[in-house]
Amino acid sequence: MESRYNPRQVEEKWYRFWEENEFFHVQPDSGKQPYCIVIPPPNVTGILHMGHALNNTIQDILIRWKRMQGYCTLWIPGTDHAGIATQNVVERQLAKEGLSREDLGREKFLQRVWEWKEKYGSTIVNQLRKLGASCDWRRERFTMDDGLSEAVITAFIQLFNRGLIYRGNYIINWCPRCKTALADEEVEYQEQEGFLYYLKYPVIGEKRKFVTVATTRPETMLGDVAVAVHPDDERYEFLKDKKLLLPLMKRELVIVKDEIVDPEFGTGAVKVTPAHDPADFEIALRHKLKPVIVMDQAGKMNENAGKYKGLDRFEARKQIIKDLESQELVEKIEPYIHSVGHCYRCNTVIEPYISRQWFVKMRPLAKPAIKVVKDGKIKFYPPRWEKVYLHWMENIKDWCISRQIWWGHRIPVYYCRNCWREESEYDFTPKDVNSLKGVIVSAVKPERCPECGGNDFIQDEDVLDTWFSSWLWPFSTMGWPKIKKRSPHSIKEGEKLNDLDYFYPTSTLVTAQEILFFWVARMIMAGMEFIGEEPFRDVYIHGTVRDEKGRKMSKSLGNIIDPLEIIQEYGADALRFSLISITAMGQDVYLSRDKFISGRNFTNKIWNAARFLIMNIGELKEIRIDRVSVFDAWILTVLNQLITDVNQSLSEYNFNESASLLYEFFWHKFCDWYIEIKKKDLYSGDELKSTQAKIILIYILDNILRLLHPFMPFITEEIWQKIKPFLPLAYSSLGKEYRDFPTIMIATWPEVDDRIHDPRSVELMSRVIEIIQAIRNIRAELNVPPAKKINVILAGEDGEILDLFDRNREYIMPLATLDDIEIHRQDIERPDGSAFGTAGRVNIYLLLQGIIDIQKEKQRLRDKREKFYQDLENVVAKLENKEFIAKANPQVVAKVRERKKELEGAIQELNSILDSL
RNA sequence: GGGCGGGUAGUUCAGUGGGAGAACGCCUCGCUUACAACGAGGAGGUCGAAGGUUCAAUUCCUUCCCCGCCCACCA
Repeated sequence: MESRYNPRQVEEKWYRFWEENEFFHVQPDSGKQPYCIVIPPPNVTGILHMGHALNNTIQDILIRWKRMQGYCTLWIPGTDHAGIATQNVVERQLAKEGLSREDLGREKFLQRVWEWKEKYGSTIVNQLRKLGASCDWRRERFTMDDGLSEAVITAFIQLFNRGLIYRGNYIINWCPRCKTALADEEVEYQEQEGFLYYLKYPVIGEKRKFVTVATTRPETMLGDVAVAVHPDDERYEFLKDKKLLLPLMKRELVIVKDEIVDPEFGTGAVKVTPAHDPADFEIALRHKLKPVIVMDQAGKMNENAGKYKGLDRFEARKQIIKDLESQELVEKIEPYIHSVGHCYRCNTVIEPYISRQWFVKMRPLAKPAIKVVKDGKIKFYPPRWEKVYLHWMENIKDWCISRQIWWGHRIPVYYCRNCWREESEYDFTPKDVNSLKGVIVSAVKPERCPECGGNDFIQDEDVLDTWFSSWLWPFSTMGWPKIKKRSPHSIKEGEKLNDLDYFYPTSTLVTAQEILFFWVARMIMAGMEFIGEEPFRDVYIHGTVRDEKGRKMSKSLGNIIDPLEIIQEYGADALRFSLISITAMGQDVYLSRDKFISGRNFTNKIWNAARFLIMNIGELKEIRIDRVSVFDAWILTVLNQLITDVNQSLSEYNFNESASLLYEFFWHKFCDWYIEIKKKDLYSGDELKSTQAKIILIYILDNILRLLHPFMPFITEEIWQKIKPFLPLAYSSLGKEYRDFPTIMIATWPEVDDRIHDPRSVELMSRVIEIIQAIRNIRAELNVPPAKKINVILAGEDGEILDLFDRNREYIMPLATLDDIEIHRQDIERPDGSAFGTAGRVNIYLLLQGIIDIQKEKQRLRDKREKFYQDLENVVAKLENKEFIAKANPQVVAKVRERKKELEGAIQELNSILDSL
């Protein structure tokens, strides 16, 4: 074995071994308890970033832990077709060839997207393999697979039949670049510096009278149809029966009174642009105003914009202000910070826009989804997310599900060419599609129109929002709708369970806070609606991975730390362990490259400890171990405690705590103390002693490897396979049953052994450690060469610990580089030439006569102290100098004060060392 | 405007009604046959500020100040 762990050599090997032997694959097993996680499907366009790495490490830890505990454990992987994102990627590719999707046409374009998917779509799942994710790849799904597409269509039709789907002209969020509608959640608001423009609208029939309105988007004035004021606003009483003139367009505007207007804001008068502002749209509905659409789908001004037709919206803004200024109709322009909506896929400024879209009525779906959380059937970790969830659910708005793109599930609605008439674009009443003539909702193209008997149909051009397939993920991946979940009592004894019967509801959902509304909330609604049961029991929401400055990692900021690079450099185990160590429940993770060093160092430590044991193990003979030393009892008891604590923290999703427990035990108990103590036996030449030592060392190593395996799957497997041949013998020597497994990943999870439970040994050992550390401390402070063996006298009333030292002197002496220990069961007078220290109720005398020159050492320390005194005097003088205090930079003064404290501390310390000599 | 999270060592962060911790960095000593990616020792913090509850507060309560996030019809 090499002295350094080399992850590259082992990771690929073991992953292939696991996957080829199908250790990840399971079928429902009624003899076991199920444990199931569905992966938050990454976008097919995705490449593994730290957020994925964290998310999937957490899932893999849970899965591997439960699998070893004996659950029938299933982790379903897959990818999301990510409608807009994927379409954008392929469109960019086409653009390089000078083509647009329109050039290709719908069919050819979709073919191109599928080709892209076949070629690049498995990038991210292969990267998950590198991370060590133990997904059941035989069940890998894609949201546009046949089965999942069927689920989407079925869900749409079911909602339609329940009257929960409607079509309507409504104001929605429009991305002028993607040329599609977006759901409210798909808009990202960013604070931006802009201007608030105060525009003067002349009052008709009055000379030199104006109403001033404020707006951040002057170009929308072209679509103004009214000005609204608060009903109680007396300032505008004079406008009764008056109208305003819309400048530039010479259109008459009515005055409407509406409660929504805040008299405090701006001038208290609001221009009303129903076609381009959601609030104005609502006002228009209330007052029966007809909207004027002044932009096209690309965000350019249209024919309703008069002479501004063809201008981009931002160009138009400049031009309009210029024109208004020349007519002296701009009262003022103030700098203004406001939040502007951006497309979450391409970051273009969103335009509120009236268009015909499909919607889902959400209130009826939200109701059971609220109840199931309130009833405690779904628990959030950390719990604060429950409030966030409920607040959103209780104020839920209808979901715009249609998208004007091509890549996705096409809406299963057909229009009869013969009898269907498109409703007016100014008809704003939501349409129950059943009431529309010639509109047919159907999974397949209908044969005949039920209205007129026609047989010529066109399908709706739109596709469904990506999340309309994602929200079905927990059960569509299990075969719904072909497979149905049956109620437990309808299943006959011995009858085969299907995946839904067995694995649904899944156990834990592990996800990021960003998609709580997008995905988590909607999955709960879908689960209740389509299966009648919650989709998961626990929701663990981890934090966002950010850079060291707290910014999100993004390509444009160039602050990405690539997990694959970290894997290449330090190994997947180091990446996983480091990530998990710094992830406190639900807290954001601030990451920098050096965070991974501690994980890498830990893998190396594990490697070398194992290397040491394997090198020393030689041949092992079976013996009967029925008596163990206090040290053995200590490590076995601490191991018991570790098992309990790791189970506890994992079941509470305190992953960082589990990680630090394991780290602490392995490094600072097992390596620092237990192995060091056992070296005596290993090197003793006494076969019984060395065999017993080997057996317990191997046994502990086996246990810790199993406990570490969920966190660090690769290195634990590599080492475990090397020690595996010795395990049957080690187990039987300890009187334990050993079960053989081909891989550690399905080996049994360690259990607490009640036969070995000796809290007394733990108490004693902590005092032993304390005394040894005190000895080392004195040695270091007095400059005793680390390799120089010395004698120590321990004296005092603590008979118990003194006995322990007495009996185990040969184990303890190497730990402190001692030549001999002399024990006195009562205190003694301090011998000449000794240094003094205490630990608990034990006095420690280090016999340094002849080792160091005590007088000389004393003199050295006194000299040192003298120097400090002089420095201190100078510092104090400086601080008492009023001129200095008055003139000097406060930072300098603070530094001098700090130095004073430092010196005082150092002097005090030297005094205490001198006292002990 | 409403809500949430955070402010603890030089840095990044755990944690707790009674003893202040880890990693990385720093200082001293040591390449002692598992590991220098190591070992031994050490320095370093009025736990954001002010009040209150308590025998006891970094921890619980109130107010305030900074940082971050989410939600909202910020015209």
